[in-house]
Amino acid sequence: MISPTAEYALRAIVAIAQAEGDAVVTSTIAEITKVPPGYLSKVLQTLRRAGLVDSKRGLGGGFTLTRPTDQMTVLDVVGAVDPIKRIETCPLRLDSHGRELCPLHRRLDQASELVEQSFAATTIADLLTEPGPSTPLCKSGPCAH
Amino acid sequence: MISPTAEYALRAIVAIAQAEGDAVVTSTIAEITKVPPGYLSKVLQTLRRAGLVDSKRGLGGGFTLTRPTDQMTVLDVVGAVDPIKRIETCPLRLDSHGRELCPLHRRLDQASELVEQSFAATTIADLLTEPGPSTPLCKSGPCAH
DNA sequence: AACTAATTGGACCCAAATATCCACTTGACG
DNA sequence: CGTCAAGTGGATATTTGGGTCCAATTAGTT
Repeated sequence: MISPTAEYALRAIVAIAQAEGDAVVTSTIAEITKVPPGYLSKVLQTLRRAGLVDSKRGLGGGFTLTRPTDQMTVLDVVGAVDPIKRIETCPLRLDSHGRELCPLHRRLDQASELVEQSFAATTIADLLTEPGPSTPLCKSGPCAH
Repeated sequence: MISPTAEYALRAIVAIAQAEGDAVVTSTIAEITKVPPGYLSKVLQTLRRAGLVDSKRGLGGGFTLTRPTDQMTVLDVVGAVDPIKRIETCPLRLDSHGRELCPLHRRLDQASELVEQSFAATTIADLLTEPGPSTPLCKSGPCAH
């Protein structure tokens, strides 16, 4: 459904969010999220360039969110690393179709639209506060690991 | 959203369906669908093993559907070549989670579920009969290419 | 100023998906 | 029964995404 990279990005954002403002270091995020540290570093770079996180180098550095969690959606995060591709023109390049999609591609694009809407409707804050047997990534709460 | 291979499979099924029972040869399907012939051949093999199409060798051979188009869904086709992966257990392998997903993964799985339902609700017949400015793949109808 | 913690960016590697090619088999038809 | 159209399956590229590694830079601390 979404790429491993997009999942990693979401996990990382959630991990940073859980620190509630404190800067979190890459190695810590890697531990919490179980993402390969080297690769996580690349993902965090992408998130920074997209303006979702801030980074500070040197001792006491790390990553922080640039916005409150209720103003950052799952779609923002996914879109930063691996945008959902909507079908806008006929993939078969039949120019006769113009802007209109054939029924097949119209349906496929509707599926993308559904996902997009679902992701846009969910904020990071929603993930943190949602009731349930465990908190995201199992960092704290009733889930002891 | 779906892999190129899954799209190819759908295009191929539609192309075969449009022949209304006549066997269609790989090279013809390749032309209509604009799929690389060699690769299409592999995809058709997969569809045959999944029981969605029949093949006949030799002169006059080709591919036919094994079921009426209103008894074959988009999900059937996608599932044959590239099944939609549902999230059933915690991807971080935190056994403490048991069968329960954390809020993040619950949301992600809901997105998969949406797509699955959407695909399951659409038959190949739906694609062929749906009104619109062009027929699927632009094989015939008001669309002249 | 030296030291150390931390991000940054580039080069490189690996595996899986995508795509190509070809030798082989099958089957219809003369 | 020979020939040719057509699917089958294996070997082999090619591409891309995921992942590793390391030298360079930045910045806080003593």
